[in-house]
Amino acid sequence: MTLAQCCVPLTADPLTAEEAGELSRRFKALGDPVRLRLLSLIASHEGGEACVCELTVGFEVSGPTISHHLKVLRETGLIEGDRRGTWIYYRVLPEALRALSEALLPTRVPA
Amino acid sequence: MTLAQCCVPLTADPLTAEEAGELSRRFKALGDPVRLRLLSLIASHEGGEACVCELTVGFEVSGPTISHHLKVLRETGLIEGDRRGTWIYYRVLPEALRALSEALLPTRVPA
DNA sequence: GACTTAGTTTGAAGTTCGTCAATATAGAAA
DNA sequence: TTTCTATATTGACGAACTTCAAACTAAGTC
Repeated sequence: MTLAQCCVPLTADPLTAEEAGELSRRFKALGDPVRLRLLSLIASHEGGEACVCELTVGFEVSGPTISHHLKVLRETGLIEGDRRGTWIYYRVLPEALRALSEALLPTRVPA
Repeated sequence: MTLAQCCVPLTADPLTAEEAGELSRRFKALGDPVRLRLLSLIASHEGGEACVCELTVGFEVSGPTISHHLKVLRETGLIEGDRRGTWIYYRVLPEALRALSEALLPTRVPA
């Protein structure tokens, strides 16, 4: 299911079971403190991308754990990564964040 | 930790461990399809509120499970409920949704 | 080739989560 | 006060999640 199909405003009409399934998958990916910090680190990093080696420092968890969380974020469509030589660089997919943000926006009450 | 303290934009600066902890607590609450549908049903219901009896119908899960999920949403500060006679009515706290929505917004890139 | 560094995958341990049946509580009505 | 309806709580169980150590892969260097 695409972003557009699942990320309808939450507050306008009741979500279908399918919409809720897709949307909750993405919120669940944001529902872990390590993943949220990783996402934030990547998004706020100069150039909009960060190498895994820059993400590993300053975290209390092991390398494999970082790797696991990056995979979750990747498979949820929130980030993407590509290898350049020895290093792998990750960046946020801004459209995904925007879609989630809009799903939460209150529908304007008619004046 | 208050909404204002935790719901800073994700993409501007790296979240602190504390900020990420609070923010992820709220996203985790949205990370279940049943909870997301409940939230959506309440938010989109006429009058902005819904009685539990209106939420129970049309769900494949048991009453206690609905009750459990409403409690999670309540304890996360996303909804509130009050009893009126026999029934308990829940409504969404719009400020909470707005804060989460803003946390996901991309920071504007300087032109 | 052998060695090193960056990152991922695998497998297992411990924990948290979602669910339900059974039980409990709160209020209305008889 | 007994009974009925609406909702919540408790306790249990299986599934899913987070984490790490160990093993693996991919690229660069000697």
